[in-house]
Amino acid sequence: MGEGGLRIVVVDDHTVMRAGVIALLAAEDSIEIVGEAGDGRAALELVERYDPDVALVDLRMPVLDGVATTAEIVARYPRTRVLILTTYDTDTEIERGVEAGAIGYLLKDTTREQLVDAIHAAARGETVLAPRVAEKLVARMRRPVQDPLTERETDVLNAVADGLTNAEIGRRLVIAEATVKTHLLRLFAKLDVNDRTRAVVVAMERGILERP
Amino acid sequence: MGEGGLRIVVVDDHTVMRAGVIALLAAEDSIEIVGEAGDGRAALELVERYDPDVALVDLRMPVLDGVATTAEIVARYPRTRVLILTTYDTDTEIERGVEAGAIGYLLKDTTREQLVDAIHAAARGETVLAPRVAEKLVARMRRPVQDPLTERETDVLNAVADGLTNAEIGRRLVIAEATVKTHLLRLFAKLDVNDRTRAVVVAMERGILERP
DNA sequence: CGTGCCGTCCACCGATCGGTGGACGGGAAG
DNA sequence: CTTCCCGTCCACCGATCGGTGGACGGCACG
Repeated sequence: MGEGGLRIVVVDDHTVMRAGVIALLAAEDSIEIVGEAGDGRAALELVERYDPDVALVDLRMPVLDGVATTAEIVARYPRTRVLILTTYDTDTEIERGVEAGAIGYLLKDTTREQLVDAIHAAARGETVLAPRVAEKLVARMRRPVQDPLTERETDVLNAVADGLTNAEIGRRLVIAEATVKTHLLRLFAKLDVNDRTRAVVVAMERGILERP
Repeated sequence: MGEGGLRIVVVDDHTVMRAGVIALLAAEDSIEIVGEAGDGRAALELVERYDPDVALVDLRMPVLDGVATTAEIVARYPRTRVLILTTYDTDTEIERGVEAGAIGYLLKDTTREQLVDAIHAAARGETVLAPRVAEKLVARMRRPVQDPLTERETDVLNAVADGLTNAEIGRRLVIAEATVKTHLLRLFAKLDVNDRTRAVVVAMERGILERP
């Protein structure tokens, strides 16, 4: 196996998706699929066993999600390049994937040719981004840096999203109501809003809070 | 073509997904794929031309989304059964799909066997739901009926999500602040919450407000 | 060893919100 | 035609929130 061809593994929890990738790459002599997995843990075993050139991984997966899987692969098997292939093109997903160390980020509407090219580029160590993804990344760079919330501010914000009053939040976090208000005012400033409701909405848009 | 076998069309905007479905069904003699489309409009033309037994359609698509496409097919080509095959399993998506007249709702982690069985069942006119989907539908039925918000209440709620104060909402909708409060109190009751922030979060969960 | 940031706390005030109770016209449904 | 619901409006009150200004210990980084 592997005389000249690229060796890759496919990681996606959707049966149909894995079949799709495999079908698209079947005709491609230069690429050999050496394994497939339906979750992150299984993916790590595959990478351990086969030492592939490229791992194609989805973001949303059970057991171990794509971001964690990517981080693990990058840390433990640096020879294997991780190429994310997913449906999600929100700022947060992209940011997390790239931060975790993926060398590329593709969307599932990629054509066969683009997919093949991307895998080759990734194997050579080149960064490959879907146009829509590149656009978002640039837009994000251009925006003034948004300073992240502290852990405590996030706690307070979560409680706010649960509909608690400041006094109730104080009881939940075992701090004084005055402290709750301090955290709130600081996170309002960071999110550039001036009331709790907008804060929750903006935080969801930015992926700071779980999106319902 | 079509001597005994089921004739189906595949509608999905993701190249990889279409390839996956086709690959999974290729080995199946009883099913013949007579066409594929990447958006709703193209799908309608396919159905018009080939009069398939089953249309496998994704929900999120450009040009004409899955719900609209489903509704069109059901209304104009009642012989063709629509089977939704998608990644999304939120209450709202499911509800919309089923309301639009789909005979089944599958998730993309379906195995080959399940997919084949579902297509046959759909062609016979039987309803087929992925277990996770069925579960959600039942849970929804069991829940006390959630009475829908009136148009005005939705307007107010949208403004609240934008972070406006009651007075500002009044100006935007050209009504008195007192009226705004009336609408708010009524929608609080409907959503079973007691503050504006929670109302926004719950409304997003239920798909009443756009999810960020 | 200071400087800065984080998390904590406090007091105080005006603005806003949640909640009650009532009222009225209009349209749809019975 | 009457009843119900929607949308509109009003007054009033206590609770909550937004906002200011300050304070202090702890820890990290230079």
